[in-house]
Amino acid sequence: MADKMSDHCYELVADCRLRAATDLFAHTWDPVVLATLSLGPRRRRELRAAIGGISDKVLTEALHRLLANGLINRHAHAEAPPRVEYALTSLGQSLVDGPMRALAVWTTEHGDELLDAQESAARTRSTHG
Amino acid sequence: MADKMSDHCYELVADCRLRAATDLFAHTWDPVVLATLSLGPRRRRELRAAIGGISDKVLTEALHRLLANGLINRHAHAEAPPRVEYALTSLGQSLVDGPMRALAVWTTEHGDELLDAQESAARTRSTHG
DNA sequence: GGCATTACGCACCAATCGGTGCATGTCACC
DNA sequence: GGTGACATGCACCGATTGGTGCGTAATGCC
Repeated sequence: MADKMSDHCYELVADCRLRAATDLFAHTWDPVVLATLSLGPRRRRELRAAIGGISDKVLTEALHRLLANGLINRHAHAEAPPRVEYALTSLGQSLVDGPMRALAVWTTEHGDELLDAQESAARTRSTHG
Repeated sequence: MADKMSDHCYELVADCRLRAATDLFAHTWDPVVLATLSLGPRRRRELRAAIGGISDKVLTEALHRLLANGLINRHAHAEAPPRVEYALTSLGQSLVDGPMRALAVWTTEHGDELLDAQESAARTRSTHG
């Protein structure tokens, strides 16, 4: 869908490449995987453990997407128990250092505000409902 | 600074607050609506026109989510043809000024890189598949 | 009263997303 | 040759997302 969009994108919203970027965050676990990898290269198993609560299949899909976007790379060692390490590429690193850090900072600064707003909105809704 | 980033991410992964933040970008149109509203208050109709290609229902849902998250506010005028204006709250403005701008900057700086990576990944896949 | 405009709700649908469970291939080790 | 750790693949499923179309309430205007 994003493919088809891209043609009209420029017409629709001035800054539509923004959408290409936000798509990188569109999947639940992708940012979490990236954040985890920002701590250093990790193996699949380590990722699962570090993240917790992510299913095996979904992790695989997330890794594939990140690979396809050139945000991470995959290094398979020819060892006894297969060993594969994932690490951020420079592109991935730049995404983490820039936008994700900004998001992290924003969250630490405005997280409470966000939660307050969400709660008060929920309260308003239940009061009026 | 890198340490600070690591700390943030580590905490956020652990706390999942990062997900609370990325969820704000999880829906296709929410960031687009936000970006459009960053240009100034807009009415529903204007939003639809400015964005283009968004369905009526989905716009409504996006607005509801943004309202529920306290990122925008709604001002209904008691006029002849109903008139409702949506505008960014200070929280929404801070999100736009911070993370979204960072994302826009990243996109302008690394957009080509991202596209290259995507294309070469697609090529690799089709070559090997 | 009937019409047009505007905001918005609702029912129905296809596609997608994330989750669970099971199967496969590799290679050290027994 | 069988077993176990590890990285993946695949089939199946329920919930969610976005899209389409239609209905409705409010109100100025003819």
